Amino acid sequence: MPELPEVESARATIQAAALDRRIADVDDSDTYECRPHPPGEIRDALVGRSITAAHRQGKSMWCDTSGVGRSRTPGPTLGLHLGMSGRILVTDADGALYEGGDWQGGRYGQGGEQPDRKPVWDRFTITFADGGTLRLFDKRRLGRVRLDPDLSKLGPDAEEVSADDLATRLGRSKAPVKARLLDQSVVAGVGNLLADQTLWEAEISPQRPADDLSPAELDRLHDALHHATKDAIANGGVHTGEIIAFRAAGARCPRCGTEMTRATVGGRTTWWCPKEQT
DNA sequence: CCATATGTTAAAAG
DNA sequence: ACTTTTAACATATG
Repeated sequence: MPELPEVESARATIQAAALDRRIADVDDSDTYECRPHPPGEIRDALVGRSITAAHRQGKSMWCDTSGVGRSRTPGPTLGLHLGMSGRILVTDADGALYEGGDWQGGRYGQGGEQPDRKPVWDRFTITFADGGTLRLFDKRRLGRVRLDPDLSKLGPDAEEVSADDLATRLGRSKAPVKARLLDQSVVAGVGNLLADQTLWEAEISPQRPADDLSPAELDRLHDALHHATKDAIANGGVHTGEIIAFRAAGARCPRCGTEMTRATVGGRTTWWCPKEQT
């Protein structure tokens, strides 16, 4: 479920529950999620250190790490990407579970696994000296873990981009505006659902050429992007967006009652109101 | 078996 | 050469 709001929630979880705990071991044996690092490389780089901060830009997260022992020389940054289905789970020394920035209660890894939390879906695990863990739980296995990730291609974060900057960046291409919103080098953090929600709020068709939008439309788009993002973070994820439940065959626009249209735009399944979004 | 899935990216196409 | 689109990736689920 991860778009910007979910990733921000995961980042907050790490910041709240995983900082300043000495790393005793790392399971980086999933060579697909950890590529191109060979097994053991990430472990060797992290053991003895601790996470000192958790950052995010768009859907990319990275953690700063401490020096080993008394050394003040910081370690590598640990890049984490949730891919299509990743979640960050952090446990206490007692096994108490933190996720999504909130206390979840319950236990993990003591014989009480939920059927939707099979340990085989733990693709990367840090074990702290206190016995707790930080895990990347990822059913579909498209997440990524890497040392010192290259973030230079990322555009400005969707939560922070200014109206002027967004307009300039979108307008550099005649591609459909939705394709531009999904392009992480244009603006970072927008995924398929957040794009549909934003365009519906702004009443702009996803198929409109990006360089054809009027100043008024670009302004609406910027407002909608910030509002949709902020709302999703506050409400617990992009799936809480008003239009998301109406991305379905036969559903009608909750504002005007017109039947929703479906097509592939920007390579992804797209739903919009053909009457209001022009 | 088929289609679909909230992401990224290499390869192909234009 | 640069931009845009498609396919592939690994896996689960209906």
